[in-house]
Amino acid sequence: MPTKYDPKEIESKWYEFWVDKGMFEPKHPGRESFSVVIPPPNVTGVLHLGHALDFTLQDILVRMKRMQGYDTLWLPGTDHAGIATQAKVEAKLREEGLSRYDLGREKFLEKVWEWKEHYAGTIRRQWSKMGFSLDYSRERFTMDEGLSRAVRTVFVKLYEKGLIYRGKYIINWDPAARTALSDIEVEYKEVQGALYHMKYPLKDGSGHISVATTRPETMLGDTAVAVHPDDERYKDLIGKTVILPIIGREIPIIADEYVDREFGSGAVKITPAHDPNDFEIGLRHDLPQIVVMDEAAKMNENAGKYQGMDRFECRKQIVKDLQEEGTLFKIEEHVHSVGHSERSGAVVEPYLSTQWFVKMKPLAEKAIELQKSGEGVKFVPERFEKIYLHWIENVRDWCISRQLWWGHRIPAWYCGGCGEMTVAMEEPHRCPKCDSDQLEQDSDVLDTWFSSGLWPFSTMGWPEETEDLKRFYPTNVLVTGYDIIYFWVARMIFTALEFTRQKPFQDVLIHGLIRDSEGRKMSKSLGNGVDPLDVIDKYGADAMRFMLSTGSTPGQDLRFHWEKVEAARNFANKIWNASRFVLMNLEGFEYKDIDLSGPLGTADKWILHRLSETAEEVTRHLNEYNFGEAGRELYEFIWNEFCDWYIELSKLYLYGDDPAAKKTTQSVLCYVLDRTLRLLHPFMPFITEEIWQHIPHQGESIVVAEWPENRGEYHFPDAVRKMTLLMDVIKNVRNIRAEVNVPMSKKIQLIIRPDNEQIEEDLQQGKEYLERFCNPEKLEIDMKLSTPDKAMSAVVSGAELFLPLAGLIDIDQEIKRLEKELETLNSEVERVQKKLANKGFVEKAPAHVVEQEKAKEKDYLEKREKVKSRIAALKA
RNA sequence: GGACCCAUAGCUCAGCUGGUUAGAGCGCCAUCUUGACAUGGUGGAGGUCACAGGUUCGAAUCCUGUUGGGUCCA
Repeated sequence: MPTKYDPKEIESKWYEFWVDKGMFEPKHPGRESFSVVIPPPNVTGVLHLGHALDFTLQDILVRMKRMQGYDTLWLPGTDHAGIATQAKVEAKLREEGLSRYDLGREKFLEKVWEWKEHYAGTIRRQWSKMGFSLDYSRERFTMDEGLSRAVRTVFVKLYEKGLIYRGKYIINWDPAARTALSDIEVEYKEVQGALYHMKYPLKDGSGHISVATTRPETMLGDTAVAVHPDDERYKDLIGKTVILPIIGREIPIIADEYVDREFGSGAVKITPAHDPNDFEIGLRHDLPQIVVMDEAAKMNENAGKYQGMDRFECRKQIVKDLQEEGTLFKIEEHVHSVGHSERSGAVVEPYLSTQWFVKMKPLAEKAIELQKSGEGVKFVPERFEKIYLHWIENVRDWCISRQLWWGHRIPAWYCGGCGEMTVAMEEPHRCPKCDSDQLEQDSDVLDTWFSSGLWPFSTMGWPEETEDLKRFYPTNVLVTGYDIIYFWVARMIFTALEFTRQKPFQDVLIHGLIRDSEGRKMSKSLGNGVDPLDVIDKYGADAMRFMLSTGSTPGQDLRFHWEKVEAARNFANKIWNASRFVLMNLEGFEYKDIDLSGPLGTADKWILHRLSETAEEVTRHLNEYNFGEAGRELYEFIWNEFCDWYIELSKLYLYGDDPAAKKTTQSVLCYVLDRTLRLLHPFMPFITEEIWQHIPHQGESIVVAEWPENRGEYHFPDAVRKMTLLMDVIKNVRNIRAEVNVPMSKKIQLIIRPDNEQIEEDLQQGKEYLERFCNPEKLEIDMKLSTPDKAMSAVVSGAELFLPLAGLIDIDQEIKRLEKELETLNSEVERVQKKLANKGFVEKAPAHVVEQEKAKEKDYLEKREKVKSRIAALKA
C-alpha cells in the first residue's frame, strides 16, 4: 500500500463490484423493510452539490440500515421536468436557428427524449461516482409507461370525483415560456417601479375620478372603477359612468369592500382579465373581461393603436400619450413586489385563460386533519411542520395545465362534432355523446409536480397491487431540501392520502441548501457553482461525502469551502495510514487468529470500551438524523483515540517479545479497525471497502457486513480510569518538555509521587506505557518519594510529577508558570465552593450532579495544595 | 405586514433532553524528518457565547424585548 491514499484507482473498481453483485438490491423479503425513494433529479442537466448533499444523507441512512439487516431499497429515478427541459431543448434548437414549431410536436418530442436519454446517462454516471447504493433494477422516470399510467389514473379519478375542473380563470402566465404556472412557480421580488396617477373623466362632465396603478398598460382592459362603499369621498359617484381615456369605453363606478381606502386615491381601476383581485371583483359585479395581450405579452387587437407592442414598450408609450393629454398627472416612485417566473425569469403576467385546476380544499383538509391528529408525517427538524401546515391551510386551487409539449398530455378529448369533452383512461375513438370520430386530445400537458407528487407509490407500481408496493410502501423517510416543501413534499402527502390512504413516508428529513463560501446561493448566473465531479476529482468521493454530511446541522444551510474538503481528505488519508500500519504488523495473521478471549491489557480494554461507546453514539446520532454529530464522533475516535493512543501503545507489544501479547494486540487492532471501518462505511464507502478487503475479514463486502452494536461485552470502566490517569501524566510530561525545550529524543528523569496505593498500583501497571511515551532515563513511582530539588513539576489527579532538569530550569519562569496554574485552580475552587455553599443547589440539584461537584472540589483542593507548596519550595 | 432562521475563538461552524474548566477544522506561534501518516506528531496562544431583562439552585442552551444579517409567505 502506498503512503498516500489515492481515491481514483479505488473508487470505480468497488462501485462496479457492488453493482455486479447486486448488493444494492433488497434481498431479504422476510425481513423488516427499509425503503427510500430518491427525490428524482431533473433530466435537464447534471447534478450539482445540492444533489450530492441530499443523496449522500440518504445513502448514509440506507447503507446503515442495510448493514443492520433490513430489507433495504433505495429507489432511483429522474424527473422529466417539463418547462425546464423543454426550455433547454428549445435553446439548443435556437442555436441551430430552429424553433419547436419548425419541427412539430412529434419531432420535437423525439429530440427531447434524446436529450433525456443523454442526461439520464450522465446522472447515472454521477451517482456511481458518488458511490450511492441505488437499486438500478428499479430505476424509474416520471414519463415511464407505468408512471404515466399512474398519472392518468389519478387525473381521471380526481376528475370523476369533481376534484379536477377546467375553467377560465386568472392564472400566472409566463410570456417567455408561453405557459401557465402554478402559484408557487412565481417568485416575488421587490422592484423599483412607479405608481402612475390618472384621472378618468365622468361621462356627465361633472369632473374626474383619480386612480393609481403600477401597470398603466392594463388600463386598456379596464371595465370599471371601484371605490369602497363607505368612502365618503366617493359616495355620490357610485353608479356613475366614466369614459376610459384613449379607448373611449364607458365603464361604471362600482362599490366593493375589497378596495383599500388608504392606498392611492382610494379609487382603483378594475381590469378583470389582468389582475387576480380585479378578476374576483369582476365576477362579483358581472363585469366584462377584456384581454388586451397575447400569449407573448404583446398587446392584442383590444389594445387599439398599441396592438403589436410589447407590454413594457406599450407602458412607455401609453404613459407618454396620457401625459400629453393630461390624463396622467403624477408619477411617484414606488417599490413593489413583482412576480417572476421561477423558470424563465420573465415577469409573470396575471392572465385570463382556460386552464385545468385541482380543487384543493377537500384534499388539503384530509392532510391537515391527519397532521393535527399527531399521526402525520414527522418533520425533522420539527419547525418545518409549521411551514407545511401554514401552506396547506392556505392553499388555493392548483393550476395543473401547461402549454408545453413535454409532459403528460391531459387525457381529455374534445368532439369536433358536438363539442363534448371526454376524460378517460383510454383514448376514445368515438364521441360518447354524438358518436362522431372527430376527436381531438387537449393539447396541454400536466404540471411536472403532478407526476412527482405520486412518486413514492407510482414508482412502486401503483395502481397495480405489486409486491414492491406491499413490501416497500409507505417508505420510511424522505430526504429533501426546504426549498421544495410546497412544490413536492406537500403534494406527495395529499395525493398519497387520497389514493393510497396512507402517508407516503414516516419521516421527512429537511436539510438546508449549499451556498458558496460567501453565503450566496450557488447559481449559473453568478458562476459560483461547484461541480461535484470536480470535488471528487480533486479529493475523492469519500472526502466530499464526509464534508457534506458532517459539515451541516439539520435544516441549516451549508457553506462550501475547499478547505473543508481538504480536511476530510486528510482524514481519509489518516485512516489509510493507520490501516497501513495495522496491515504491516499482521504478517501471517489471519481472520481465524483474531482472539479477544485471552488476557487483555489496559489499553486493549480501553480501546474496546471506547469502540463500544462510539458504536452506540454513532448509531444513536444517525437514528436521529444527526449526521454531523455521528461523523464527528467517528472522526475523534479514529484520530484522537485509535491513532494517537492505541496504535502508539500497540507498538509496545508488536515489537516486544511476548508472543501472546502480540497476538492479542493484533487481534484488537484487527477487531477495532474492522468495526470502525463498518461504522464509517456509510459516510466513506470506498476507502472503507478497500481497506476492509485488505484486512482479515469474513464476508464478501463491507456493504453487507453486520453493523456494530454495543452489546455490553466490552465494558471496562476500570481500564478507562487507568488510561485517563496515564494519559494525564503523559500529557503533563510532554507539556513540561515543551516548556523547557527538551525534545522527546532526549531522556529525562521522571519521578511520580502518587497520593495513594491504588494510584501507585495503576501507575506501576502502566509503567511500560509511561516508558514509551515519556522516554525516561529513570522512572520512579513511589508514594514515599521526597520532593527533589530543582525540578519541574506538575500535578494530576492523584499524583505529583517531578522532572529534575538541573541546569535547564529557569526558576523564575517555573514559578510564574505554577502561579498561573494556581490562579486557575483558585478560580475553579472558588466556583465549585460557591456552588456547594448554595443551599438551593445542594437541595435541588440531582444527587449525582452534587456528587460530581464535590469530587471536583476535592480534586481541585488537592491539586491546589500541591501547587502551593511547590511554589513555596521553589521560592525558598 | 406575518412566520421562521442565524448571531459562540482571526475565519467556517459544532454544542443533542439546562449542570463541560465552552469545543472542532482551518489559520496563527513554537517545536519535531520517532521504524503508519509532513494530507503528519507534540505543545501553545486565542472566546464578557450580539445586547438588555426574566425564569431557575444553576442559562451559550428556556422565555420576553432590542439590534444586526438572512429566508419564506402575503
